[in-house]
Amino acid sequence: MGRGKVQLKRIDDKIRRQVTFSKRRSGLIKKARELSVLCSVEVGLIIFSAKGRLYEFCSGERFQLVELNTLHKEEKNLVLFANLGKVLERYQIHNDEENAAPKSGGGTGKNPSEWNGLCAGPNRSLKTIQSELEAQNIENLDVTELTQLEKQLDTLLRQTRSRKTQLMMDSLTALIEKEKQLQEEKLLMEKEIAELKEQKNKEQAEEADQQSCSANNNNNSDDNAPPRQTMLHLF
Amino acid sequence: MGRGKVQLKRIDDKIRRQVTFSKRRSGLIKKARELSVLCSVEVGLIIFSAKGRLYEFCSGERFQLVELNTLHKEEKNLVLFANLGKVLERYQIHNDEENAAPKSGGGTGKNPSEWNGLCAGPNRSLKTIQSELEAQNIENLDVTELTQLEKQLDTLLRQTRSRKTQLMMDSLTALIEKEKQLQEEKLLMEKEIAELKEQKNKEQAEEADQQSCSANNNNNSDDNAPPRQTMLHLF
DNA sequence: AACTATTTATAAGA
DNA sequence: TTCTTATAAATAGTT
Repeated sequence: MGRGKVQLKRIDDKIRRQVTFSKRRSGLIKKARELSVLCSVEVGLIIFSAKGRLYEFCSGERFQLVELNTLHKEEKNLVLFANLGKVLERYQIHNDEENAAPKSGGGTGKNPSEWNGLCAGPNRSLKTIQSELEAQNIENLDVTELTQLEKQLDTLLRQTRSRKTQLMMDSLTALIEKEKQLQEEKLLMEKEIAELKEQKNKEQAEEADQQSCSANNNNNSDDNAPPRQTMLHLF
Repeated sequence: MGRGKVQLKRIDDKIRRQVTFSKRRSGLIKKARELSVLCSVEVGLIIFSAKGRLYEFCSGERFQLVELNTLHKEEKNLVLFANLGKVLERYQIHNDEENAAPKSGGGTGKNPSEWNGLCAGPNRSLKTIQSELEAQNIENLDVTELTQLEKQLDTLLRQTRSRKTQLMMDSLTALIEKEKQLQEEKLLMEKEIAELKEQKNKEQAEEADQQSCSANNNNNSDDNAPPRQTMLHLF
């Protein structure tokens, strides 16, 4: 859209590239906003310029920028994350649906009832409330109905939060487990290395013995991997 | 760009909204790709449809979707990361620059007092609310006061949640970093072991050569550490 | 899923 | 950078 047709390859001229970046960046952000507003969907857009400058658009609260105080350092890290809590939630839902209805009704029928059983709680509330919100405008509800809705929303909110915490805890647990495992593997490998080196030294010594009694100041044990201790104490 | 002008508000008609979503979504992704290619910049775009379906575009490797297999459970958690490690890096740079050249001399300086001021917020609200709750029974408040209290409580609740999420994210981030590091160390060690074994084999071969031509069926290469593959693909 | 009439985005030029 | 303008692209409404 411009005087000339566009080639889908890196613009070589630095100036032109810079200008195009500036224009298209704002265009992209504008379109992201439009999409999120027009269609009521969540959109997160992150752009890093060549020089590391950040540009972003985040609809709603599902994405956000936060400042993280790392536990093990004094400095603050500015960190971008797609509001992991919320994304986790959403992904969980996404995942459930994926699992429940695999690839265009492929299953010979793992009872949908099972699935319903598992997901009935949160899922139904979600749908109930969604349809409720879509169907009747809140404006049209009387106090009784509103009270009921409020209660439902409160319940759902609790469930959501609990689920979010659970998922994050899951991830943490998994990572901690994995770390332990890696640590163990590392230890084994260190032992193995030590053994190999010892063997090697011994053999060399024998060799030297056999051939002659020449001096053998072969100190290659200095690069023995010192079991590096990581600095994090998270828990 | 179409028959009619577009209003920047949610499209009410469900069908129209759906269609528009479909069209604009692909348009947005296309433009994201173009921007990243034409200008050689990193772009990450995430879209959740109303039904929780995910659409994304990620340039290069700075953003990605990863699957977390939790160790202690069978279920998978799909987790979205804006490739946290890399983003962290990048943000660190961003942050450094920010710190190096702070908002055109905005503050009076590094006064800790400013920082204190920032942190006073949560703390003070907490105390205010606590004393408020202790001193006067809720029963004795009128609607105006209750409204105020409600607002305060709401604020505090938000802060609390945000802080909680932040801390959990902190831990996750740190663990992910650490895991990466361990993984790297492991790789190095594997390489080292491989080298040592090779050396050893070579020497033994030479030795055998020198000593005689007797058969040497010394197959001790069966315990060649098979680079144990961990079952998690976190990255 | 295609088709167009329009609107919108933007490449090049100033 | 910003504005202007000719033109390419995207897309709203329609079929």
